[in-house]
Amino acid sequence: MLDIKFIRENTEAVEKGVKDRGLKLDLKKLLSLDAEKRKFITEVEDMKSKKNTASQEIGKLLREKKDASKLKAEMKASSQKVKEIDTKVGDINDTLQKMLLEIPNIPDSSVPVGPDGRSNKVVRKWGKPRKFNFNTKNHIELAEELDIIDFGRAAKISGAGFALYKGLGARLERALINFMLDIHTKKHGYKEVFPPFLVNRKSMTGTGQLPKLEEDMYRLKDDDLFLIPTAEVPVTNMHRDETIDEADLPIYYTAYTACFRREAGSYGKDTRGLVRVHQFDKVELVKFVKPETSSDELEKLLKDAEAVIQLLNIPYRVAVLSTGDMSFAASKCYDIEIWAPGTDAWLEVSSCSNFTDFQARRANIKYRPKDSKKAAYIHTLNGSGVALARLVVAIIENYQEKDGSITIPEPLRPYMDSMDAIRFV
RNA sequence: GGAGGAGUGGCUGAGUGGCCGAAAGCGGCGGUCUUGAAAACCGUUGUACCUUCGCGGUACCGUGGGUUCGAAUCCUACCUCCUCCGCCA
Repeated sequence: MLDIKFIRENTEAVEKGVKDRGLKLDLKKLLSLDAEKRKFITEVEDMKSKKNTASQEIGKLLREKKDASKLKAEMKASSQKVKEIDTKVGDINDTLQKMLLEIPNIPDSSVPVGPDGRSNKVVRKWGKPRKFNFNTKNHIELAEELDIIDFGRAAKISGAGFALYKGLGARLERALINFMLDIHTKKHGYKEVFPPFLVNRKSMTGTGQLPKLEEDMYRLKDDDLFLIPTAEVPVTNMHRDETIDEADLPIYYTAYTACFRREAGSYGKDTRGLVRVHQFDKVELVKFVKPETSSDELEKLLKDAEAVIQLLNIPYRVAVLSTGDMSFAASKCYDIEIWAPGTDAWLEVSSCSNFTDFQARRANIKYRPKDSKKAAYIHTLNGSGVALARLVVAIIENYQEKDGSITIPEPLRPYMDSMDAIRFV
């Protein structure tokens, strides 16, 4: 959410930001509603002030056993009028609030301007794709042959777009989760948390998934709860409606959670295999930082995510997303894409974003700067470190051998009883 | 799921219709004293909004609605927490 005051004073900058994202928005209506609201507030507060004085007067008269019925009658009428205007202000405010929740964050000036993903800019590449001296298979063939992922039974249990990991497949999943959490907690200084996977509407609104993306969420209607699409939601909302001590900043959290996405509207795309599934595991990184440090913190966050893939020795590239491709709440975002030779594609395994004060304002997360009396909004950031399903695709496909076995990357072996490969049994 | 109790400022906690944005204590900040610190003493200390920006005004005592000239205080619905019983991984 943007500050209404900021919009009032920087209307052009906001309009440009919205336009660069390829969206249309009528700020005129917003601003005229805002002006109208303030006019009514001024009016009604003046009436309230008079009312308060009169009420005290009535109290005084009654204590002196004098007649107050005339004043009472006047105040009754005034009270009615106040209620009417208050209702009007409330209605305007609701509309205003709804409009504000639909305005995206303003892109950082370093973000390339463009309508969609084609304007994204690759900022670096790491690793060299392996040269195979045999015909590579994709992860679906490999995993099914080794019987470590069972897509057929997953479909029977749940439907299309789910995976059932079995044996060393399940073990690999668990190993990766532990491996990544260990790196982030022991080497990068993140605190591990394990949050609820179901969250309420307020949390979903706080991080910006609602109100715009309700269609993309799994929702429990009876309880108005949502299955989390990412750990970003519960973890960022940990500090909703809180003022954090400046001395405690920055705060780094890492969390493993399952993630649930309906992927509505993407039917027909990547329908087979692990590339696009309704449920996947992810280790997430979330930061709460002072505003002046957030752009450096984004670079560090990105490096922390990259470290995981480097240790696993899988080629990847990093792209800075263009204005049109960035998510609603982000001011700047990097994607990490890993190379999957069997699928013959670069797969997005991490989005690292700086949300500046956009989420903090929605979720009301503040800190008190030392030299200022007023509390200020903190900046939030997050990124995957990294998403499992696609990482598993990349591991299976990059580490496949001619005989159909899969070599286990060196750093994962301590988590897998020192096994060096997944072979046929 | 059943029965009872409770939600007040950073914390503890008083307040059952006007004199309450709210006692008192603790904590924080500033000062006196001191070589320095502690103790003691004095002062100060919530947030947001409106504003003709005036040390003016409004709102906020879990949340929403209601009663009243007037609500932290009464009524009502909901949320959360605690205790006991039941059920349960």
